[in-house]
Amino acid sequence: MTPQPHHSRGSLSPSLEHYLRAIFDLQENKGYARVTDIASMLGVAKPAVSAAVKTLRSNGLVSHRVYESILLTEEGAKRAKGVSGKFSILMHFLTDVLGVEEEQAFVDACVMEHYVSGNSIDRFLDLLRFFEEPGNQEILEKFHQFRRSCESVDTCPTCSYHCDISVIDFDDMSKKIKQSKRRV
Amino acid sequence: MTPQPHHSRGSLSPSLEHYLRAIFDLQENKGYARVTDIASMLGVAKPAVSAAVKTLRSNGLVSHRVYESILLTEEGAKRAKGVSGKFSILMHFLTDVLGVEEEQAFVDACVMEHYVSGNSIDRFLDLLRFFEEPGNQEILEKFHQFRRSCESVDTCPTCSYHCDISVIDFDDMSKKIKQSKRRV
DNA sequence: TAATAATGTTAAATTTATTTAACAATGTTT
DNA sequence: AAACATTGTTAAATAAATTTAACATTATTA
Repeated sequence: MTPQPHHSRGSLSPSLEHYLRAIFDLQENKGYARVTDIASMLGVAKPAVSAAVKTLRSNGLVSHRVYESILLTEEGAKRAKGVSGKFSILMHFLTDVLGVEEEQAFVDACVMEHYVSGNSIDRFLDLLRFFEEPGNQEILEKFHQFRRSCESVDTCPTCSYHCDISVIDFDDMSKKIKQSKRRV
Repeated sequence: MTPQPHHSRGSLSPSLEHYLRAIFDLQENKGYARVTDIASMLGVAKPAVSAAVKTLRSNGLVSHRVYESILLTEEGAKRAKGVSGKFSILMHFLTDVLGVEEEQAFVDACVMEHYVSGNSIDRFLDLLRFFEEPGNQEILEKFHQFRRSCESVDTCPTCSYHCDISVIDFDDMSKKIKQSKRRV
């Protein structure tokens, strides 16, 4: 009889976070989330959902009696809302600001929402808002014109970014980070 | 005697891609990459490196005789350069444009480089260049002022983005994507 | 050159996330 | 209510990426 954590303040894996948000969105849009809905939404098999829900349940983020639909707890809803908000910010940024195709933006936002820090998301939001400021829309329009003009030039289908951007030294950076951790 | 693929055009896992780039950076900066260097750079145990190198080798991306240092093949170097370029673009974007702290930017760029599509990276690069255009630096400066003014307002340490950004419907989007796949 | 230190590998175990196959529970239809 | 369809679970297997412990190889040094 090992005591189980009934709610966790710890961080979720990207995968579990994604399940959590799917449940949130289904709950918002149809009022409830069933295993099959989640499975089809995320493109995974049902047992994967069962397993994920079990873990979320043991973390106190959903309540779920077997064979019934899944409900977010207060804590679960709070977290899901956070992820959902990140997604929206990223999606708007990618499509409205950068001009990324909607489908591509969706795929990218769906992974970034789990991997990009809250700090950076805040900055993305700042930039999004900056372009919404009165008078700044024309700057965005100017960028879109610029973008269309260089698009054909620098797009590398092989993802080989041999561009003129100054290279940042990964090795150096990782050392720097380590040192700063040591200081703490 | 199953025939092994001596080089693959397929895609690498984020983890393997990260090893590949670490090897590239070490090779660039010290001329060679040893297991211990890679392990300490990435903060993993040595057997993890051995295993990763073995896989990279079977994919024809590195050449490595046991107990000797690891060399990228031509194909390996090409791929590593691509990842490294993505990293630099992201790093510049996060620090120079968004104004994210260097350490945070490093962490974020290190995951984004593997997860964000080439399409979106191209758009990040466009925006980076837009701000470098003569006359546009002052726009960036204007943004930085704007950013500093709203920073304290919208930063949510709990990552709860209950902001005024219009919510994008994940459920709808995922259906749309599925339909478009069906069309193909 | 023998002992020691550093470096690298193998083996075994663990964790997470997934799949398929089989089964159980629930809902619907005739 | 019985048959069938849908939905959900459990069990077993797999794959990727990791760890620790033990061992092998190579390099250094006393």
